[in-house]
Amino acid sequence: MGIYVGNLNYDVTEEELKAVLTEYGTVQKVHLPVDRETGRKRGFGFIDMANETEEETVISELDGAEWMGRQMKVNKARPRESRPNKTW
DNA sequence: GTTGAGCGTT
Repeated sequence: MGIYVGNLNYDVTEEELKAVLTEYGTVQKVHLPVDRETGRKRGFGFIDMANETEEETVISELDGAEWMGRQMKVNKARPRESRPNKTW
């Protein structure tokens, strides 16, 4: 299980996000997905910490916190299964 | 501006 971070500034990069997260634990992975069809930023990201305890620390410390002019939403990430349905 | 990919029949 990773962490979901929403309401990010669209200019934020993975490195900037990782730098902040590192202050609260060991960041293993940072992912800022872009729209698969348009290639544009989506304004949210996913993070993998070393363990669940660190994830909870990040959530409690950064959820609702203002960063880069935006109030981040930090939560446990959902399983990576659902996606916008396309009519194949 | 709020839940990642790719597969390409899952």
